[in-house]
Amino acid sequence: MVTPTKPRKDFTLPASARIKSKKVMDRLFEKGTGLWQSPFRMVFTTIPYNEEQPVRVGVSAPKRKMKKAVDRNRMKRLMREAFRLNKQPILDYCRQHQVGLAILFISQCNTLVSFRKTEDKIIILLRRLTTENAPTAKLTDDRNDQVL
RNA sequence: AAAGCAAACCGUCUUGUCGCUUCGGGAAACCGGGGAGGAAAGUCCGGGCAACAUAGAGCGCCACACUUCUUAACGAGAAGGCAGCCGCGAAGAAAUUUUCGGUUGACAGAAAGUGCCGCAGAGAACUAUACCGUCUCGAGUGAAAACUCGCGAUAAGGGUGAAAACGUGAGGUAAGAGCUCACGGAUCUGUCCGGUGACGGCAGAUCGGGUAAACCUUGUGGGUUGAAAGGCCAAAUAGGUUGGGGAUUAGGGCUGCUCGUCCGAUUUACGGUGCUUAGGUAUCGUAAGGCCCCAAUGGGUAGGCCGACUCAGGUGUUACGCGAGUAACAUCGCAGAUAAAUGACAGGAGUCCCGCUUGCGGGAACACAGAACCCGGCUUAUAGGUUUGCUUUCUUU
RNA sequence: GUACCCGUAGUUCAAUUGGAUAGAAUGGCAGAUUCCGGUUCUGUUGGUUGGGGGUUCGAAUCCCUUCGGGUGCA
Repeated sequence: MVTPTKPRKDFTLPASARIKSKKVMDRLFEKGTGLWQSPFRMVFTTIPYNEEQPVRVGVSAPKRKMKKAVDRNRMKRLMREAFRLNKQPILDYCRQHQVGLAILFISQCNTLVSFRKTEDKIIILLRRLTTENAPTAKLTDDRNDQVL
């Protein structure tokens, strides 16, 4: 009875699951770890664990690369949509390891990318996040540092 | 019917699944309604709104500049005037003027003053240093025509230039010249006429090149800063203030901590006493300060709320006005985000392109472009389509 | 959001406040020198003064508009 409701719920992406705080944003740019996959860059860092929303996400499209505001808006929407549909593995991982994560996707392309390509790249990035850079070990140290 | 020009408008639609944001309902799960543009853009102007400033006047700076009107306001708009250009004509000997249509105009003042006008040219500016010429007079040569020289007159002609001192014609003259006359142009003036007015007509006087997107003059307007303005609530930590309590050799360094060790060792006011002529100094007491703990409180950071979406609002009808627009009535509620929503996928329809079996198949595309406090304009970008008006061509009646 | 600045040969800069053909260095090309290359010398090439419009007799310069790039404040 619990399992059918849970995946349905997890396709949502409310405002509480997005990065809203300036402090988290500064921490991302100062201490965050970066991953590069063709036209996209992913930056992530650890944050205190929250049972409701373990993962917070943000998207960005720099004005230097894309001139038109229409294209920038569309690129951000595509990235957000791709994360929304494929965020289940990363959520499970965080709940399993009691980790909080803040992830920022940055588009580095200067022309529009189709949704299929965007989705593929984002999936690859999330898989690499959980396999290559397991953030569990780092997490505890960082948290202790922050507390102290 | 086609093409061109101008103006106005539209500027993909629809179904399902999964999402975002906001409003309403609900205890919750969830349900229902709304959700980018004509330019949201550029930020070129003008306002609303807010904070601060502000006796009055002048100078300076910036902006604007035919008239009247519209408007909350404008550098915007409407109507008109005048001027330039283009086209078809008309009048006249010519200069020039003019009907109609289209189009453009940053369109106050150069007759207040200053500056500038390269090269060329004799000369580039209140009164012109006369280059080639033209002409009178004088002298010389010569039979004469004419030529040479000299003193003068002359802006008609040539030449230079973007521009040469009103234009054309006639008279006049030694030759000329607004010197005079006719027509025309421009500027100024007017107890004149028409018009709200710009201006037009008429009469008189005058004839003074251009440049104010050179300085300037005149008139009008402008306080400054912009929603990241401004206002409200306010966690944790540190420090401020107030009150209470405690300690009074405080406090600090070395060390991960204790022990230990080292540095350092009493500020101010009042009162008593001792010393001192006095200033002062020593000591005691009281109070304040300094140290620790607790409580309260103001400012204020992160963060949140208001500002901020019902207003110079849209649509329709009627009335007024040539028009921009105004008024009355009816009706509608039509984005409100803030690391920033308005999306993704799948199917169908429409448009365009290609192929041929002429109604099928295939492929690609569907413009310009994304609100950020809100309005009124301007400018720029824009595939395709619709409507209206005008012009030209063809066909039919 | 707001206030402002700058666009000139391929490149780096000039152009006496409006005056005639927009100039210099470097670069490119050709020639000379050299066995060859470099250096040097000579000649030559190269401009929509970011685009469009206006004022003026005349615009790189003045004015309007537009495009691109950059800076300050917060």
